[in-house]
Amino acid sequence: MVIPRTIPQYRKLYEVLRKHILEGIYREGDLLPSENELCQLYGMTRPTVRQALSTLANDGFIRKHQGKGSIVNNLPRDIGILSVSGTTSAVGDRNLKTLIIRKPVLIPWPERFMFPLSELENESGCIYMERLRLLDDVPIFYDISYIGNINLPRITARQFENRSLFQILRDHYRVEIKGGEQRLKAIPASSDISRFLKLKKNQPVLHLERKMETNIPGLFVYSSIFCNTEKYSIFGRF
Amino acid sequence: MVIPRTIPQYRKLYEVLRKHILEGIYREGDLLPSENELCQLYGMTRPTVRQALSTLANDGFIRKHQGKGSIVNNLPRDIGILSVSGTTSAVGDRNLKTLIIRKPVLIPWPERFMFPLSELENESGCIYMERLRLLDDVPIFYDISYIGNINLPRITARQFENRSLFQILRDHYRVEIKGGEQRLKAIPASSDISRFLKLKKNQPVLHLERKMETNIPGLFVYSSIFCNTEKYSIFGRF
DNA sequence: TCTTTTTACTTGTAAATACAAGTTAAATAA
DNA sequence: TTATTTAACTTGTATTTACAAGTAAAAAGA
Repeated sequence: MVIPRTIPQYRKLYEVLRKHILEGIYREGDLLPSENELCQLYGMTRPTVRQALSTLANDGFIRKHQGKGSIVNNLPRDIGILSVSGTTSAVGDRNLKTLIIRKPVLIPWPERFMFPLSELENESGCIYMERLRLLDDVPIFYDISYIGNINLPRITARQFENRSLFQILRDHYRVEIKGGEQRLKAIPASSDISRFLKLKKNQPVLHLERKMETNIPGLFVYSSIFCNTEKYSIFGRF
Repeated sequence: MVIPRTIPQYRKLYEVLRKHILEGIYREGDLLPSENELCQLYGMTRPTVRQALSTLANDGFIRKHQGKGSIVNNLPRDIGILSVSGTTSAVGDRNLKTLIIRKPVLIPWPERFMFPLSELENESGCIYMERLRLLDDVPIFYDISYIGNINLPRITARQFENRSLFQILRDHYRVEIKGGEQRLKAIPASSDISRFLKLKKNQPVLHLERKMETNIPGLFVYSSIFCNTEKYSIFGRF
């Protein structure tokens, strides 16, 4: 893990504003302080402030409008967990539970893995875990995760119950998901999957295979996710 | 439609480089000319060049590496058409055919539309079309599109056979898709869908409902897409 | 020959400045 | 009062300058 000795100014402002948006200090539709105001508030010049705002806009936290200002968006782009939208009404995060089916363990990669692996990844194995995520006690996601084993101290000992994997990676290891690729399929539920998701066998299930890039060169996070989309839809932004 | 009288310099450079990448003049893995070289070549200063490169990077055309340069990416981020990846091997675009099931017509919006509509949208109706897309003569996508009717001259007369809707919007109307949201579901094929996609009834089908934002304020493009994912997966970047 | 250091290149960060262009509300004129 | 103009904001575009930091190859040393 390479930690830069100095964090750029625009990055600091980005983090502050991002936090304020996530914590609800700025809410959906609010105007951020103008660029000149931010310059004064944080002692930066406008190009630096603009770089922070531009990054926020790219990450989907704000929209910029010439002549008006920077408006806080309704939702950041989902890259970590998938969000769900009910067919009847919107659902908050409060009813989401995470059940650990298999605690994180260090194992060699499976043979014929869903994505090609680099030599370095192959040598060092992966951290493997299985989780079941329930919404209102209904199982929605069956999530199999593989994390490249690039020196993440004590990761196998961490508590993942009701916490986002990506939150932990970000807060404890400064690992951030920068993007990735995924494959989607509608498949009939296997007997295993139908048992976990409490569905009849052969009912349609959404299957996602994802490879996620991180800010650490060479470190990727992989997921194989089976979704029960009978009651809820998978919601995403792009 | 508001067409700016002057196109910014950084935008011109963006378009040139984008075109070169799409046409294969720069190929995957190639290094673009350095920022200073681009400055000389196109008579701009470095911040201007950097703005163009930054936009290209955000759109997924290049990756930037400090100390090395700007490297052409394997694929641009898909936001328009969905790309597919075969389970056995990669597939080029050459076998993709588009069949018009229903030519574009101007109609009022359906009742209880899949996304909430603005008042302006509701008043002006929508351009409606249905298309079937085949890969190696196998039907893969059944695509229902709705375009807000905001003065797109002669759109109902255009030929959409084997051309991307988004290509036409971009080239003829300067309409570009900036992002959007989508809902995903795995559903059993209805009798209609199974007939179009040549599947057995109740076989799993991937259903996407998308709302796409454009660079024109107030103009959105909506799609309801049914995918046969038996042989191919839907591939996407994020 | 092989290793280390230097050098020349690359992109990254940052400041100071200027004007263009879109938006909004206040001031003005009818 | 109503419509128009103006002014004061906002973000957008662009130049110039400077140094930091990462990369790779050439040069120097062992």
